[in-house]
Amino acid sequence: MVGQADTVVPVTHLLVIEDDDRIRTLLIRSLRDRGHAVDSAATGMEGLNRALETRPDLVVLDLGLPDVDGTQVLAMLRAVSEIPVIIASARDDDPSLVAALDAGADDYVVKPYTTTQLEARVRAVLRRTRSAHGGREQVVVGGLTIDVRGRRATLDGNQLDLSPREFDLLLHLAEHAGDVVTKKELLTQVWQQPWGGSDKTVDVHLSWLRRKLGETADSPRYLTTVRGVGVRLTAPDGIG
Amino acid sequence: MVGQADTVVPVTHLLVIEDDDRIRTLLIRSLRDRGHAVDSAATGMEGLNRALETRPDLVVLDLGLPDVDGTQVLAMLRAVSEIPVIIASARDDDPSLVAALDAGADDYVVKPYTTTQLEARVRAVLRRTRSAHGGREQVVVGGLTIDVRGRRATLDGNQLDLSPREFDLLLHLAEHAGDVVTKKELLTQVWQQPWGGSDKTVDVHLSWLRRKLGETADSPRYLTTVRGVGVRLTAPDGIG
DNA sequence: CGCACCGTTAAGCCGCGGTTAAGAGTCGAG
DNA sequence: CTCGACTCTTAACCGCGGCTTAACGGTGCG
Repeated sequence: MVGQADTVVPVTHLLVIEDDDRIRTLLIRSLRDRGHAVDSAATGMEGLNRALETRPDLVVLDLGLPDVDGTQVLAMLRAVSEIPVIIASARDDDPSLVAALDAGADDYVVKPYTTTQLEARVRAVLRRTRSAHGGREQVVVGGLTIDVRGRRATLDGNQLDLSPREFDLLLHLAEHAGDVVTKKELLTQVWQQPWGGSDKTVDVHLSWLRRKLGETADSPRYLTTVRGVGVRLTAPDGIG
Repeated sequence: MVGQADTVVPVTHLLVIEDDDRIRTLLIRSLRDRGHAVDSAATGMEGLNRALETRPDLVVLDLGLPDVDGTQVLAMLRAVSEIPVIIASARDDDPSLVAALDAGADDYVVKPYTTTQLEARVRAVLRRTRSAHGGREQVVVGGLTIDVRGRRATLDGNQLDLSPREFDLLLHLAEHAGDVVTKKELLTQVWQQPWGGSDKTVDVHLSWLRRKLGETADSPRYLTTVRGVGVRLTAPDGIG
């Protein structure tokens, strides 16, 4: 397996704007239980102030507020910031929903909703806004770095000049780094055709890969062949 | 054939994956009326293929597909791309919703839903992804600067004289700088016609772009072709 | 000692893609 | 309404790069 998990989410700061004490307390508790830092406000004006003061990562906004209408809070919020907003509303009609979304809301849940649903939507919105700033997808094995979408690979910082097949081959091996991969598997996964093709083709491409990776006969740095079984790609020094 | 490409607002390319003929046609029509370019698929596998081929801006995915379960389609889509997905489902229970959102869905609407609601959610998701992604006024790649709204581009300070298609092509490549872009993707994203068109057209336009960018055979400064896959635009000195 | 597996190199074929040119369609100006 | 400029598409041609196949030598294992 390759290290690819980026599910470690930094603590997020949420703001709940909701006038109903019971619902607000419930929301705060359930969101806190999920590991969020939760702030709250009971009125529109208070919520707006807190939002601009504390700059939360996301706002959960009730539409039916006593002082200012939720849509106005949303509009004012949008006028000055990009803070994502999830609308919670008792109004279950299309016009309200469309108006809210078009006013800049990121999601819209109808009361009564479950806390689990709201939590899921919070996660979804946060993931989206966060990932938009994310970097590019890479597979790294030792000094070998593969840019998947760019279809480029570097070895110790030097760009590798690989043919399409060579790239696919290297990528597949890298994605299964540490595992022995059989030629049959490579034929089906990289060559995409189980029926035709001989193992010899794989051998030839592996040879070319070796050359380009700078492998020599008696210094197997990345590619090691397991006789009778297949081939394995690993980092020179056992990097986990 | 294609006709006008006078895009004041960047036309968005949507993909609807839905097996019910009636619903699918309805969706396509209503979304087209809102100015989107809509492609469709009736099965999960077909949808997955089209999504990976044409790289739509957003996918509307039915959960109840005949061949592959919608959640699996979503998972496979997420495994290789960041394309936003709105789930449309008849299942109105929390576990389904939470599972879908945590699997990477961006929104979740329950059937029966109105087209106006879906349209609003489409707009909301697109706005969210766009504002972070490509909402830029200006795209810069090395010495190449593209003024999106003004539809003009300069290379090392010199104004480029580009045809509309050439501009759209360059813009798309620049917005995905560093990534290899397939011709199929270009045909759907730049030419706006998922079904028609030959790769040769793209080749010709790329050739013209190259000339105007001052590319010569043995000095690939910005445009590199990846044989069998597509083309990639990068700054002359490799950006990471 | 022989066989099977593997690495490497060489050779040939195939098709992708670059380029150019010509024809069709579109739009605007007069 | 007509003409002309511009742009896009389609077709034809060709070079070149990559893939495959074949041949040969080496090496480990039975």
